[in-house]
Amino acid sequence: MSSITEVARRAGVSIATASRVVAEVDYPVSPATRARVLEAARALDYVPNALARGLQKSRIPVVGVIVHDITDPYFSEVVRGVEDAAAKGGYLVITCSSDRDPRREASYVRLLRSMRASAVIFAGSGIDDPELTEELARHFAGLRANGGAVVHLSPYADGTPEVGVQNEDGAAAMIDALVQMGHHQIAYLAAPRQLFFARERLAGYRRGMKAAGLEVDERLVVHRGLDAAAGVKGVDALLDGGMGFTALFCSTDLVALGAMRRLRELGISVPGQVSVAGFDDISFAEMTSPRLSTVRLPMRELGARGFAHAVNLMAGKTLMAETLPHEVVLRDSTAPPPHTPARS
Amino acid sequence: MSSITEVARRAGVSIATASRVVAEVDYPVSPATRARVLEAARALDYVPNALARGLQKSRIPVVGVIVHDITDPYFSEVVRGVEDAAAKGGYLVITCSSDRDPRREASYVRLLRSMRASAVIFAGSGIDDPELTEELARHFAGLRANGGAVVHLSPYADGTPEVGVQNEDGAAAMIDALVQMGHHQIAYLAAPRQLFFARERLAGYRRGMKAAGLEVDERLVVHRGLDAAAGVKGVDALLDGGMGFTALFCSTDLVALGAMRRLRELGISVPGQVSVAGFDDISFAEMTSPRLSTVRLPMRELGARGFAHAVNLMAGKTLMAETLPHEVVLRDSTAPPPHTPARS
DNA sequence: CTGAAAGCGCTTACAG
DNA sequence: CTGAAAGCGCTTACAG
Repeated sequence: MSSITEVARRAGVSIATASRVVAEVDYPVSPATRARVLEAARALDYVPNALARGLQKSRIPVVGVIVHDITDPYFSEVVRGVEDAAAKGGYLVITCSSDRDPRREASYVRLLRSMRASAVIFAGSGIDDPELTEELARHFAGLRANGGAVVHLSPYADGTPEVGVQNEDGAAAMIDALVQMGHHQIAYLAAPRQLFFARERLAGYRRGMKAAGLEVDERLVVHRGLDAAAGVKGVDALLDGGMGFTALFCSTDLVALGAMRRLRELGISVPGQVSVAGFDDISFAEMTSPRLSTVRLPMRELGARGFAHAVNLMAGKTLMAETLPHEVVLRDSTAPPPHTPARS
Repeated sequence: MSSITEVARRAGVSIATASRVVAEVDYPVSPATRARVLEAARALDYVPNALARGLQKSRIPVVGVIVHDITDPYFSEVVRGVEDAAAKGGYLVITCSSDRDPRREASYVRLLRSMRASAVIFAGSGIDDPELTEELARHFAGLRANGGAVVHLSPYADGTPEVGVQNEDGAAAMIDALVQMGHHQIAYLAAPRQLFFARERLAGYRRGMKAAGLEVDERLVVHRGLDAAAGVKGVDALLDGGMGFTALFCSTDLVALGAMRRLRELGISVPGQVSVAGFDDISFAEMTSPRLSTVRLPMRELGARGFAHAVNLMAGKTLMAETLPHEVVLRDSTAPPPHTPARS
């Protein structure tokens, strides 16, 4: 692999001059010299060494994205948003699936720091873990010391995200939509309490119920995980509880898919007996039968805005936090309640 | 951000010695010295500069994965497989969604080369594009010149994948399963011909039909894209064609989901009137209603094996190509055919 | 417009 | 076991 030294030699110029043309810096070089350098670079199949360049700049055009799991559609959409925005600026993106494990997360961020990544974007929700929070704070300081940026797309231990979504408002809005349809007994499949975004969505559920003058029956709020399996377990727990409910609002679409599947297995019709709603609007939400009603979040845009925010931060700008809008999407999994509520 | 120079000074040793302990190289350092260096590193929150290290080694512990689209479950699963295997070795993974655009793909590979990535893994199928093939060949040479590895997980222009899956056998096996159920009129929703893996799956369909003594009616083979929308369009095309068919085999699960959705819209029952089968076994295949029958591919393992292969290649080993097995998974979307075939 | 040279932060023969 | 020094491939004041 040829270096700039060889390009310079072949073009008959100094490496300083060669560097100035191949690096496309804004520095005067005569057209003839430029052409000679370009020709030499082409002939030698010269590809600049980004490590050497990064060593100089103490930063490499790479951004890391910390996600829960890249196979979760919410995160793959966000990553795609980051990727497309990043590609336009010549940045590459590193995906880190932490499985919400504090140790994995810390280890990834450390690796990203060692690579002198330009930015690290936290796509997933923060975890309420003091030790992790403290270690991350150190890494953030280090990253920033090199001119790097740190951006959160979800609430976290130390504060509000730089670019966020309307978790609470979205949840409240869906409850409102359900109430408008005539539902009063609305169960909620909540996510683990340690996750900050889960707290917001739960708060939205409560706020929506309160706004409708409805009392929250705590037995109708069950906390489980965030995947389809959690939806299955959640439905079972709710049914075991023996409480009647005509609608089931789930923390995420994935949970809702699991819940729908379980209800179907049990012979409970959706939305005939129970309406089901999700959150996120992943692409599969409209491929199910019935198609899932949900709260749409602009996931791709979230990623793109997150990257843009990071770039602005690196440029030294002071920025306000921004929040992207939600949209309640009513499809076929929700309908007015039947006369007799579902029972176990 | 402190460098090894500061660590060395604080520990009262040379940078050579400091380097030897923090880099964990196999080189004798007295226990006392080692402890002093480690303590200094800790106190200074020292994080080694991977760029400087990579500049020396002409390679950085990062592997790039070229995918069609990270939001496609097939690819996110493969990437996750790579990620987990890579994390164990201290490697980071860069995701590149090329949308199967030769220009994007070439541009990503060039960036990866400029970063001196240790390996690039092509998760998606090769594209039959001579210009791209030629440019890639140059990049591969460059990558290898630095001791890097190139691994394909799908057939490509220049040959068979280093780690592959049974596209043809899997397709033939599903046809066999369908034939066993009693189907004779089996339509195939094929993928674009430029994609090498698509050719293999189509060949499997033909081989399966032939093995069953069935003639392939070319009007029952329609070529469309690879997403859910292609499934919708494919069903319409087949129905417009007016040919009867009792089973519909699709190039991928995503296509099958779209096809099932369209059939449902048209009031055609699955599997009552038409059986539908997919390929891949993405996690959503069992969340649909009816649950999708499909040919399971070990996607995560494919990613993991791909990474392992790359590591072995970097270690200078000569390796044989390996093929991972498929498994026909029969769920609820397939059943014996009705007496009257579906008609438009 | 062009170039010589220092320096980014490491690793690794080489000498002791 | 320890260290001085060269070198990886660039960028960028600085001088001309």
